[in-house]
Amino acid sequence: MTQQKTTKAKAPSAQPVAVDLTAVLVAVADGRPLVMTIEDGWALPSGPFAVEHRSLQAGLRGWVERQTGHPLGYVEQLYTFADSDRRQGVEGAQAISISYLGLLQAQPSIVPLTGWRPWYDYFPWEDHRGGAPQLIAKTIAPELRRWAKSGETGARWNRAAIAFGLEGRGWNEELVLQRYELLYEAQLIAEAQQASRKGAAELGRPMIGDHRRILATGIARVRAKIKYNPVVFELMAPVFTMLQLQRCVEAIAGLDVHKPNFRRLIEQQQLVEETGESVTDTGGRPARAFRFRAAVREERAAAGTKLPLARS
Amino acid sequence: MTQQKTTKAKAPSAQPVAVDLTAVLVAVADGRPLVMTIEDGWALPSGPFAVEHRSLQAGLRGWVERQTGHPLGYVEQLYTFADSDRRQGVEGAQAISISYLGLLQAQPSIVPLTGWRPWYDYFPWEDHRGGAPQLIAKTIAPELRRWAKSGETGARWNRAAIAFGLEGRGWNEELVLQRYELLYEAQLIAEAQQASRKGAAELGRPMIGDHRRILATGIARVRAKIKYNPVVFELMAPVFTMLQLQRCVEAIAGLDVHKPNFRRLIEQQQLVEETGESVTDTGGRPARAFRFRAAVREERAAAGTKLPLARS
DNA sequence: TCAAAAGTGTTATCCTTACACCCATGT
DNA sequence: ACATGGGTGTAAGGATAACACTTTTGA
Repeated sequence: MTQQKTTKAKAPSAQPVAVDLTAVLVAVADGRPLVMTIEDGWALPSGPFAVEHRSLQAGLRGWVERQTGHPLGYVEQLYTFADSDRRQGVEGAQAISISYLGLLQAQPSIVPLTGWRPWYDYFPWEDHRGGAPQLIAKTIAPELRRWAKSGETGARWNRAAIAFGLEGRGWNEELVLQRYELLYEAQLIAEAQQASRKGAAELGRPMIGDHRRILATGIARVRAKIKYNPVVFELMAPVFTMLQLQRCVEAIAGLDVHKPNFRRLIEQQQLVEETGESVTDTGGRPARAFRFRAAVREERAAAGTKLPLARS
Repeated sequence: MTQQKTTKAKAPSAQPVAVDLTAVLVAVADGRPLVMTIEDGWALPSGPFAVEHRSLQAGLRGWVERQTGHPLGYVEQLYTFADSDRRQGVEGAQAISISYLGLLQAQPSIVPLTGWRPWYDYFPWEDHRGGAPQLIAKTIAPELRRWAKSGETGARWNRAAIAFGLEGRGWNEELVLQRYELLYEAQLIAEAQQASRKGAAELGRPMIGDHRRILATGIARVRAKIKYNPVVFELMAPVFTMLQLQRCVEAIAGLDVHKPNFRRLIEQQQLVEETGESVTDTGGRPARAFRFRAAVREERAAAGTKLPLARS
């Protein structure tokens, strides 16, 4: 960067660089969060940023809808990674990658299609429904402890304990990226290992380049958003039961939710309205059907303040 | 974007594009939020993305510290704008701009220096300390009403009312970008007007290109962050009084805060500790001096869940 | 009849908000 | 004395979390 004080024209950008777009497309089918992949699960869909894209978002949206046949409900930019941020290729060529998060509504046809894969295949330690996975206590914690002992012990172990909720600290489902980074730093993850170093390859399915890191960023973002923003509904069919909604939230958060309180939370916020019908094939008592109250999408802007304001 | 199923090598990115970095640098000096500008206040500091930057963040950090002589406390990526997202130049050349937010500690030397300017010069409608600015009722609301009447009246007026807290809706200080976009869409802002169209140029100082839009993004981000993340401290001198801290938060949020409750909020969260000294030149009773509890920076990861979890 | 899921009620607890009030210093 | 800012107490209200319990279906 150079400071420019006298001329108003911008200094010309030095070397042109290669730019591509990478998408984290998420859908939930009967309680399983899925992510769209290509290359037989080895990569996220991506491609060069081309002139014909009138805007990044529009380009992505069109592309996804052509490829999958499903409407893309919600799109937001995730992050822009530069080569050395990505810790890979030092092959001289500059490259940056702009990543997007997209949410799709559940459709019966979505599952068998091309590349939809459960995201917990890539992050098995992230699914805490039914309790923390044994993987953490059996493999991750010991490996991280060993790594911590090999340098700056205190700081390293402290980070590990916070990220993975060790030593009685609670599990924080939003720290997806921090956990991945930590495992990467400790060389416990395939992507971090030169050629085929020893063990620990059981820590999730790897992806090419930094795609798993991008996926981690996406998961973290959805998990955060779902709590203060009614984005869940972008993942639901137009009509649903409370339990279906709950299962969807649980799938995303990787946590079990308390049923009675969940219902009240949703109803009290007036996020849904009854359709009047009921659904009988639930395995128990028939459930009332709900739909999302469209008005909410705008109103919700009026959300939380969290500061102790003066007067009124 | 093209789908690639058979080869594992990435398709080469088509046309290389020009990439540059733009920074929103923020500091607060005695109750005034400042932003670093160049070109006599017409632009945010920016420059080409160059090879020598080992990473985007590191590059930015080094550059800022050389230019300003102050340490850059906190850096985060804001957004990546593409040309047509930016609604400007259709001159054939692709260009994208990666923007960053940086927070600097208040220093006595910071104000007179090169390009620090009050950010409310650019967004006069955003400062609600001491009540909503008259500008909104006198100019903005009428103009927006006129604009709404010229097409899709209901939807337009609804958006306007939400964004600016009209018709008894509360003011939401986080909607900085939405408000700017709205004024832009309604052509009430200099940047949106071809050549010199008629009136309404009083709506804040303009900037070149989409820099004011980037600044709006930055302000929105700080305002959101300040409420669930102890970033305020990145803006404070190492030792401060409670009122100074409060004034800083008020400056950023553009809102008045309730003093007794603010103190309790801070203390109860154990964000600060007493230094033991007291400050006498406050104009009233001497105030106790505080410093930020460093440990918090890590612990804070343990933040909010907001979902009704099952068991424990 | 029992399992599975749908729902309702109620309480303890915590956090937020608002109001009222006293303390210490300089002019 | 009084203005200015520093600082404490407390009670009402709402949101959350935890527990116990009833209802309705299908196998």
